[in-house]
This record gives sequence, structure tokens and C-alpha cells, in this order.
Amino acid sequence: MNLAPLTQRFVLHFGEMGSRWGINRTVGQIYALLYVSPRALNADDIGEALAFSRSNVSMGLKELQSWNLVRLQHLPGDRREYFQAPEDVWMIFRTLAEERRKREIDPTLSMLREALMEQPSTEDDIHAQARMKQMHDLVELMTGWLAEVQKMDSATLVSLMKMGAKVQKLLEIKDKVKASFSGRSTESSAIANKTTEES
Amino acid sequence: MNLAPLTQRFVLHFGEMGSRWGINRTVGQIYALLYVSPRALNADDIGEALAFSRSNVSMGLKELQSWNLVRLQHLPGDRREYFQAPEDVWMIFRTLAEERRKREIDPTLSMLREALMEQPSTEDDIHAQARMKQMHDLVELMTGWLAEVQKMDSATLVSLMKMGAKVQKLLEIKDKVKASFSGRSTESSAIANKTTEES
DNA sequence: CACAACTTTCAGTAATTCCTGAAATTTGGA
DNA sequence: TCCAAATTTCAGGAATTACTGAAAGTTGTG
Repeated sequence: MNLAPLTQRFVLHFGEMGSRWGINRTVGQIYALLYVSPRALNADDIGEALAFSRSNVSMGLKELQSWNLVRLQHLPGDRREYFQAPEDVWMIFRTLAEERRKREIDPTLSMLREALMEQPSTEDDIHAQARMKQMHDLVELMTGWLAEVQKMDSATLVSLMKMGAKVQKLLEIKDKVKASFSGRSTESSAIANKTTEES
Repeated sequence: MNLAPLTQRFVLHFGEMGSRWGINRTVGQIYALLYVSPRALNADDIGEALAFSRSNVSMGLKELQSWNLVRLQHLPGDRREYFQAPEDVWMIFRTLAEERRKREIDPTLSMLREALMEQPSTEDDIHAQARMKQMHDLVELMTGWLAEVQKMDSATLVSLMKMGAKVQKLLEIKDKVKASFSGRSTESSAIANKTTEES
């Protein structure tokens, strides 16, 4: 591996992280390399930089493509394919979350829903179903929220996150607004009403 | 494996999910079993139910304990240890998130911070550092937000999540409130000001 | 203290996952 | 169409991770 020390540490760390999160170590390294690279890389570049066989790189890139995490480029007068990570790290995160939802969360929700349809045959089954219902509701709530959040643009997301716990305060403000404007039909209070009903 | 069909499907599914998220399959199964069980189980119960060796169960439980995911119980007149998952599925989720933060996110942030301290020696190093900065900021923002969210009680969290994209609307309301109350020094507008400054 | 009940450790084996080189396939251009 | 460059596939070997039984360790009780 013949990389700048800075890049090397980054690449090795993310290989390690990947493998802890169920992503093949070499795939993690390939992506880390693409992420920090100032230009798109072809498979040979990657194989050489990380000392992987050409076929390993090919499989890794295929994997990354199946996750929608790489962009393909062609340079004029060069038949090889060049790969790069998206510019926007937010977009990368969103794609990752979206793909994991499709692959792991959705099937889990289906399984839970099916299990909840079944007729429980014992006391223990009744309890198990109640637990599955709790888990189902949690997962559904979180994925619904994730879907909404993913529709927001980066700027809104950032301001929302920076607020942190202050969102809680905002919920209180909302109630005050509703109280002080009650009777008047402003857009604000209409929205405040709507959100209150559902909470 | 001699389990009610309902439980069996649940257990097998979560074993599978676990292994996709970097958690040993049998550990996932043990936890799934504890989760749906109406009573605390001892290691022999678990080993018998899942057809694992006693030592495998022991290792799995040790792992789960290191993640703070199980509660220990002792029954009167029985020396064996009984294990159960917390009642509150929200609590389970929070614990899991917290532990993964400690184990994976925090070291990643440290690595990124160290990398950002170094003197870049080439153009490519400068670019790589800029990318690392982007990632660092994203991760820091998300963990900060996670920490805030973890302080909230379940009810607040649920209402926040149910709102989904409406939080965005709330940000707009906040601005309107600020405008209409400007000059008056209410708690609401003080908070509104504060949150606006940072967004 | 001695013993039995229970739990953990660990070395060896099994299972799984990963990686490679060779061969097959695809693709763009002459 | 043919060729060479580029990419993918895949069977087999390498590396890693998981699991087991046997042995050692711990703990509560008579």
C-alpha cells in the first residue's frame, strides 16, 4: 500500500469500521480511498494503491455500485471506467441509510407484520406478539421519520440537528403560540393545531 | 430448536439481521429470545431453546452484558443467573446507539481530529483533509444531536418523530413568532432568537 | 472447609467469509 | 468482423470468525 500517511490511516480506519458494521473490510477501504481522492480513480489505480488483486477491486466496486455509493466517469480517449464518491457527504450518508432501510429494515417490518397477523396459540405467544408489536411500532416510527428527514435539504437538516434538545423547547413554544392565537385563523396556528393533534 | 413457530421466526430473523450489522448471529438469536420471553431465562434454558452449547451461551451472554443490553435476576432458592431484556424497547435502542457511539463513533472522531491537526504535505493531502473535515463535521453534528435526543423521554421522542417533516414547518412558525413578538421579552421569543442565531 | 452447583476459559475444530489467479465475457475501435 | 483492452466470473485456497467440549474457576451452603 503506497499511500500518503494521512490517507493510509483514514483508509485503514474505515476498513476496520466497515467490518464492524457488516461491510467487507476491503470494500470499506476502497470507498475511503475514493472518498478522499481529488480525482476519479480506475480499478487499476485502486488495486495498486491498496495492494488488492484486480478481481477483488472489481467485486468491491460492484458492491459499492449496488449500494449506489459511487459515480461512474469516462475520460476522453480512455476506455477504462473511473469511479468517484459523491461530493456531498450528506448525500453519501443518506444513500447509505436508504439502502440499509430497503435491505434490512423493510424486510424486518414485513416479518413483524406477518407475525402480528397470526393467531397466538399460547399465553407466551400473546406476550411475544405484544413485544413484536412494540418493536414494530418503534421501527415504523423511526423509518417514517427517517424518510421525512431524507426529504429535507442539507441546510434544513443541519439547522434541525444543531438545535438538538431545543426542539423540545420548540414544542412548548408551539403550545404557547396555539394558546395565544386561539380563535384567530393564522397559518401558524393551523399548523400548530395539526401537529398537536398527532402528538 | 424447540420454540413456538412465532418465536422461532423472530429469533432466526434477528440472528440474520445481527450478522448483517456486525453482531454475531447467535448473540442476535439469544437477544431475540430474551426479548420476546415473558420471563427471565437462565443459560441452560437458552442453550436448550436454541440448541447452542452451554459455553456458546455463556460467551453470548457475556457479550450482551458488555453492551448493557441485559438485566440480571436471581430467583429465590435458585443459584443460577436469570437474564432478561429491558421492558422498554426505546431503552434498548438507546443503549445500543450509545454503545456503538462509544465503541465506533468516538474513536472515529478522534482519528479524524488527529488527521486534521497534521500538516498537509501535498495538494492531495490538502484535499483529503478537506474531505475529512466534512466527514468530521457531519459525524460530530449527528452524534451531538443523538446525545440530545437520548436525553429526552420516550414520549417527547415519539411526538418529535411523529411530526417528521412538520418540524420544518415548526422552524417557520418559530420565525413568525419571533417577528410578531419582537420587542416583547417573552420566554418563547428568547428561545426563538437563540435557535435562530445558530441555524 | 468441602462439596456441589454453576459459570467461564480456552485450545482445537468447524463454518463462514474473503481473496486470488485463471478463464470467460464484454466492449469499443480499427 | 476482429482484436485488444478492460471487466467480470468463479472455483479453490487463505484468512477470519464462530462454536464446542473439556478443564479450570467461582460461589453459595451445609
